[in-house]
Amino acid sequence: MTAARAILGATLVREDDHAVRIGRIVEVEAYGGPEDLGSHARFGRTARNAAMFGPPGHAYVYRVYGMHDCLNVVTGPEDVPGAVLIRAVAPVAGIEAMRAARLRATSRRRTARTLEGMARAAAGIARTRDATIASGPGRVAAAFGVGIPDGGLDLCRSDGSLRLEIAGTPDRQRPSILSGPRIGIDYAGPEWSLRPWRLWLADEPAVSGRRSGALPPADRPSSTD
DNA sequence: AGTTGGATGGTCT
DNA sequence: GACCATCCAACTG
Repeated sequence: MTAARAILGATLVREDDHAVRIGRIVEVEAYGGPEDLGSHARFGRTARNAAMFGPPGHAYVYRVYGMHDCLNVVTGPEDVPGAVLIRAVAPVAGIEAMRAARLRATSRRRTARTLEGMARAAAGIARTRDATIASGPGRVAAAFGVGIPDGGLDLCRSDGSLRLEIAGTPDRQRPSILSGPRIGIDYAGPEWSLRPWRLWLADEPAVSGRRSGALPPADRPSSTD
């Protein structure tokens, strides 16, 4: 949770030959080790989640529902699995590159392989407001061109194409943080699915999911870092 | 504003 | 063989 609070408000950058995409991370979820029944680490180390057991600050990228990739930042020390899922990003620069990347990702779906399907996909992306172009974990990865091959990348390298910049925002300038249950892990049972390990910044239109019933996160650091 | 169903494939028991 | 850390469009009210 400490790591999640540090990553919330941080800057995500994708820089390549064509463009620079910059966004502010406005929503995250914390995932723990084998004890956390909502975490991919609940089965121990597997081929998919190996990056979660790696060094902190590196990327863990997985695919859900067969089509959406999701970007996580590994948090624990080596061999201690933990990750923070980046659920939403507010665009700061490179919005057109984000739209183009969203469209690229969408057009890979089978429904978009007909002319009509493709046209619908393009219209949908075009209609999306700037603020919500990366609202949701699948959209974050799509907008920043993140895929499975990016898994294991060191996000803290200042010369990396994909990087995380946790610039020190003075505390008194930090906007208020709210928290609530993590999304989409009901299978883990109430003990784990109801823990308020989803954090977001107040008054950010890019935040996905429910905002009602939100509370400031507990001050006391919990067992999961 | 809220609900529903389809797309889609890797991962784990 | 069942289950997903999702998204989108097309419906209902």
